[in-house]
Amino acid sequence: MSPRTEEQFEEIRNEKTKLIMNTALQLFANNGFDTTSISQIAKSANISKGLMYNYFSSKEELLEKIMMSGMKEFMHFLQVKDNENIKREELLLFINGNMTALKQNVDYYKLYFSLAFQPKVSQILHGSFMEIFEKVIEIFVKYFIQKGERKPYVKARFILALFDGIGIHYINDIENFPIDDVNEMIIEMI
Amino acid sequence: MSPRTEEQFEEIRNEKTKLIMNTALQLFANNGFDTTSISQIAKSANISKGLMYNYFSSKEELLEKIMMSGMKEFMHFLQVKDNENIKREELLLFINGNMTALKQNVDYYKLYFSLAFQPKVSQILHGSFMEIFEKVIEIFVKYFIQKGERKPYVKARFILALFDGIGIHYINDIENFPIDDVNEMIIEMI
Amino acid sequence: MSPRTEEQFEEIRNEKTKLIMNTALQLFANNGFDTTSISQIAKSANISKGLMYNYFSSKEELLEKIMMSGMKEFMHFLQVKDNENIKREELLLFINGNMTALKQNVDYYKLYFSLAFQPKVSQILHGSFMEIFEKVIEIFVKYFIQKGERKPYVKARFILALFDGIGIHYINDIENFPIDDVNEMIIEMI
Amino acid sequence: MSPRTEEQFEEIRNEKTKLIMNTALQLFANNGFDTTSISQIAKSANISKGLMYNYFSSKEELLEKIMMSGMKEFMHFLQVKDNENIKREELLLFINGNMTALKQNVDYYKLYFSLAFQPKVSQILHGSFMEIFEKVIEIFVKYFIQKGERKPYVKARFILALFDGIGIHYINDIENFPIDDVNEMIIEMI
DNA sequence: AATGAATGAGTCTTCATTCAT
DNA sequence: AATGAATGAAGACTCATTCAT
Repeated sequence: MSPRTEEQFEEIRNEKTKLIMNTALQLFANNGFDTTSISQIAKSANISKGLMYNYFSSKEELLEKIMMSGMKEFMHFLQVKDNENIKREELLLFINGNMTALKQNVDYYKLYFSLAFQPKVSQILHGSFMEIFEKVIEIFVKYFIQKGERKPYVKARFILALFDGIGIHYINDIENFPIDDVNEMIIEMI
Repeated sequence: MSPRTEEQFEEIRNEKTKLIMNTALQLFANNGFDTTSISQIAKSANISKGLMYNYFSSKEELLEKIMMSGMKEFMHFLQVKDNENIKREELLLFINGNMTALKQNVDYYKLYFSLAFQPKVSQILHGSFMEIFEKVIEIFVKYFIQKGERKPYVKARFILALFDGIGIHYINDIENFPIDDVNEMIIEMI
Repeated sequence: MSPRTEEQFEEIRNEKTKLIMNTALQLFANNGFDTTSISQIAKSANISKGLMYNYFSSKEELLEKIMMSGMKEFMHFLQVKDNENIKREELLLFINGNMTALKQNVDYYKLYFSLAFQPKVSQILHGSFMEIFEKVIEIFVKYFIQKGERKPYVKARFILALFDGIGIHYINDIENFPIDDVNEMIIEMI
Repeated sequence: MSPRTEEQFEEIRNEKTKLIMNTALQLFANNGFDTTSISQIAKSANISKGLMYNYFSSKEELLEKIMMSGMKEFMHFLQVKDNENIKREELLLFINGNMTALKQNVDYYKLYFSLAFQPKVSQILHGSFMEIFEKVIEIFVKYFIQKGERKPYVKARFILALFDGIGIHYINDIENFPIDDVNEMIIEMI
């Protein structure tokens, strides 16, 4: 019964933060951001409504934190050693990583896609989205230039659009969407 | 003195209905369904708050009507004469029609994509979406079978995912997205 | 196709007035005053909403007129020739008339009773109620004095309370309430 | 610093529940259910508009809870030990208890009577009303059978109608209605 | 005499957020 | 760190009433 050490407090905070974020992610993803109330999140996470505000200053901040955290993971797959000489394997790694992430974080992607089209909300995230997006585009463009593709920019945008299309269709029809076969098709295109 | 004729009333109703639907479409598309209030729609359309309810029984019905009306237009492009012998030109017409519609009804597509990921709301529309979706899939599958494609179902789903991906990317970046070039790429694939 | 005569207009007005009042009475009685809307009345009576306001200046006035009209009928039964020498038959006539009226105007009595306890509404009618009420009380008191009853005022109020009690119970359970038997019991008491 | 104990919370809840119910009862009774708004209740109870919904899920539930609570009290007076041999004193106790309750809970009875005739609203309560009503009828019928009364069912319904009649008249004219004398008259009849 | 489109105040209800403990 | 009672602004929706025709 000695007072908790600072590390313990820190740990509690970290765990509660994660708990709240995960609970909220699940609810946001499945019921929508606007239609999910703080009360629901609190009840679902077995904490009090007030406590959430100890960790996040607002519902919007909670959303932001969730999205940012998801993006960080996403960035992992995006490793290119030599920006001037992009290897095929690196791209494949990225694509496969992406697909795996999609399969393993369905909730996150649901949220991602639902927010991408709620303009008011997405303003918060627009900056971060764009940053990643441009980086990925750049890599693909360079790669297609290397490969001597006729319209590298068009092809890059084509591929990225395709990624999102696949994400959407997979998420809305997990049972039937032939994601692995489709994935192979993409690889053939590269 | 004498009351308006039935035709006069009907004209008023038709015009107001259109006015409300268009105003709402614009706001829903740009600000989201949940975040757009009836008050905003009313103000935007220069009518009183209550009037909407003379034309639509609820906010949800308004949404439904808007979506249905959009779908009707969409179905236009989907004309196949002989279900067993689908011609390339028919598919091209569908694809081009779609692209044209996308370019001309940006707001409608914004709304369409935003709803596809707000689970609660989309339940209303799920049935109608699915019906169209399955029809389109069927046509593409048959076409790819005719062409002797190795995995016709996979390819069909690939193409449809691609359509949506393109829709999303175009709508979020109208200025830069090379939609016509991308369109050509798709046509090559078919 | 000659223009209508004034009498014809008058007749139309009278018929529409009755139509509206009867329709409203039925709805008020069965669904309550507050929960019945002008729209419902208009639809039920097959007229336009606006027309009602040609005949009654407001929903409240409509109610008032309905109630007043009912009271007029009620007063019919209350005929005493010689105020100082009230005959038994006169009272019986009143009581029987009342019971008959109750049986034949269930809707009116439903409304009457429902309003008697909605204080805000009943303020309008309070004056008229009281007038009738006091007249009846006076008659019964005099009658019981004649009969040498020990507490004539008490007995009078007892009887009147009983009337209303019976009215209520009959109206709420028309099928089962033994109104004729109960009526006999009252007559025995007089 | 530390959160309130469970007991503290419970006490707050109990008191607020009572406060809201009492305030609402008063207003419902005097102004009618439909014509009393949540805003009025809140203002009258010195709480915020939203708070009511922390305690009751809707205006209707509030009404139900108020009525149920009143009925519980009512049932107290209805104690018969031996259902086959009902004693006169037991009935007298019931009648007197009832009269006392009437005198002491004028607002409750006002509400009771006003609801008995607002058909839409009363549907909620109809079940509970009927249950009690049938129980009371049964007891009186049995009692009158024991006493060898000629028409026990008729007499029972007569008495119950009388009760309500008295209730109504007392409540509408507390100052003048000779309730105690009338009470004696009933007792004589039994 | 008659229509029904239009208004806007008012209703019930929800919910992010605050705060005393 | 934690609770949940309390607030009040805002939302969807209703409806008596008005008014141009």
